Amino acid sequence: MRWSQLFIPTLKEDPAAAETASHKLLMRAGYIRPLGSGIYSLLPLAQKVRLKVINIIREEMNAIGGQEFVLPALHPTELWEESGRLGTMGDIMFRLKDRKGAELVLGVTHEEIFTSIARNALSSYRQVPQIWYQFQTKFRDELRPKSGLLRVREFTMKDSYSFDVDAEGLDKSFDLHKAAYERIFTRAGLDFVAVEASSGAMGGSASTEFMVLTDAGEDLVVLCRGCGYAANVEKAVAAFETIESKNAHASLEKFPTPGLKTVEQLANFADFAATKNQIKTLVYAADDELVLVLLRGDHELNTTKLTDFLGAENVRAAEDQEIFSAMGAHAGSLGGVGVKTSNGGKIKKVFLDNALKGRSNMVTGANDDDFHYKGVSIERDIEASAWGDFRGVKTGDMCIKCGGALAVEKSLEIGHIFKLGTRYSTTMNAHVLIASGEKTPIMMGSYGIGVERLMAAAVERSHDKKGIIWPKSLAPYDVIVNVINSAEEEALAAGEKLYAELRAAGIEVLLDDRAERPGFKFADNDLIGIPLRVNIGKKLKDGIVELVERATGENKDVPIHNLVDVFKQNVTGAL
RNA sequence: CGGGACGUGGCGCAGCUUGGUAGCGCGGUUGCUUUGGGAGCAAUAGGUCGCAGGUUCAAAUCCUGUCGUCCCGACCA
Repeated sequence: MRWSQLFIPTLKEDPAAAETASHKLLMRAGYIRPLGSGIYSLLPLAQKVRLKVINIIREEMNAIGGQEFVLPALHPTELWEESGRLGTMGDIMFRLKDRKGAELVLGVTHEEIFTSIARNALSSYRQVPQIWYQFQTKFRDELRPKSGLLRVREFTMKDSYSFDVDAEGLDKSFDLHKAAYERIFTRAGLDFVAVEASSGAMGGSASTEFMVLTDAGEDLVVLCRGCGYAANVEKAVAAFETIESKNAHASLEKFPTPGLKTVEQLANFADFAATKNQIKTLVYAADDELVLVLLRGDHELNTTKLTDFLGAENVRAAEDQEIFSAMGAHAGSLGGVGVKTSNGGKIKKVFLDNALKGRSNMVTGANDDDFHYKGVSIERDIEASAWGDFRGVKTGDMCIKCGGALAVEKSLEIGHIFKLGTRYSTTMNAHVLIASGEKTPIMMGSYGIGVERLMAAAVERSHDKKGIIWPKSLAPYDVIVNVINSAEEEALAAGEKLYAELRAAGIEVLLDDRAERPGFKFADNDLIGIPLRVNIGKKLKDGIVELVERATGENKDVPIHNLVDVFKQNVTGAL
């Protein structure tokens, strides 16, 4: 393609609305334009990158036996009622009515639709395993679209679904996907980590997220450099030091703490109330039922862990009036001592974090404003409904596997694979017959990659002050041939000739034939991020052109007649 | 949904406090010069100041409402 004819509306200045690097650069380099909040048009360069991503994914999906479908984005609401997800996903789904008044939704994902095909067409264990996938537009009414292509309301997802007769089959399909995803992201030139994750609204037993480490991400992952342990904070577990309580048999004693509301204030107030010796008491509403969550004073609750533990749909912090009416005191003086969950109390459950196990002589609120207890012995004084892991891991915590120091880092989710089990096959009645003649629900898995998000993640990870630096496998073109002074007929003719030769050799070339000044063209060339550039300039009279690598800025002189061979090695070889 | 900021030529912004002729840079067009890191000079086109209502002799500017966009949080495959 000739640049003079390609639509690449580059911008000299950063758009006011953009914050993250990928958003700014994709805008400036003429890849995307906004249409509304979380809605973007992909311009020709972006579409070329998108197709490269899609092709890599398609090849790897086909390699594990995936079969490509295209399912509708527009769904009858009934299917979502049937699976029970209209309730859990309801707010994020775009809903509409047709002219007859029938209710429709735009798909946020396609478990229901693939399952509806599977239940009609799969009837015997002999027909599985199956791996079905598609590239389809997903619509999500996100609470807050942000960061350009990173969180949008309409985007392309590769979603695939596996159908097996038993857990072993599912494990195999899951592992095939995991390996395929690793190949996909590696081929896409991305540094990524695979982490254990929460299954959330998808349901199911296990899931792995593929994360790119970047501050532009919204997730936190816990990493152990020692042993490679990696998990989303929503799932990560850390070891905790055992604390031997001094004076373990101290008796319960109420004492005044006027005006002391926080763990820190209390710790400063008295030596025996060090944060590690306090019990933090939180009141949460789980599907509108009040529960108490008790953690060590220096620990913090991870609400996803609590939600997953409870299997609840909606978990939120209780409001001030709810707290006072249930506990008889305000936040700051709350505690679990004496809280009864039986006989009609407003608190239905008391959950204790594992880090409190065996602790005694602790300090906690007395459920009487401006009073606390000391000498609290957990097992003796607090009625536990259940113990669990509720605390959020922090940098510096100990790895449960090797004891090494854990690091918590921001990251961006580019892929997520789930073992769904029979969550959908049971509710939607998708069964096969096994050898014995009995019906068994199909074991399903679901696997997703956000295509445009992957593009944006690549930019987040690979750019400099001058612009984008695409990995070779994603770049819209392999090389730019820049005719520095396109007014010189010889130079232009040499550029045209090289352009034709390179294309004939199967190399994707962008010929910068614009009648612009050199500096302007160099800046534009750098901005759009093509990995290699050939400058046809002053040395042409000696038969020499310059080959410049975008990432490093390194350049070397090459005889123009050798160039096609050099490219066959450098470019084709690297693809 | 809570908090904050912002809507003025294609892009980035000033003007608003103190009401009266709408301005700058980039970009566009034309001409001349220039040609290895976002050129110079000259000329020129382009704006219902988000929208609606109100106050006023007069509103980009003051008031009310509304829509939109971005950021933080809640939240979220």
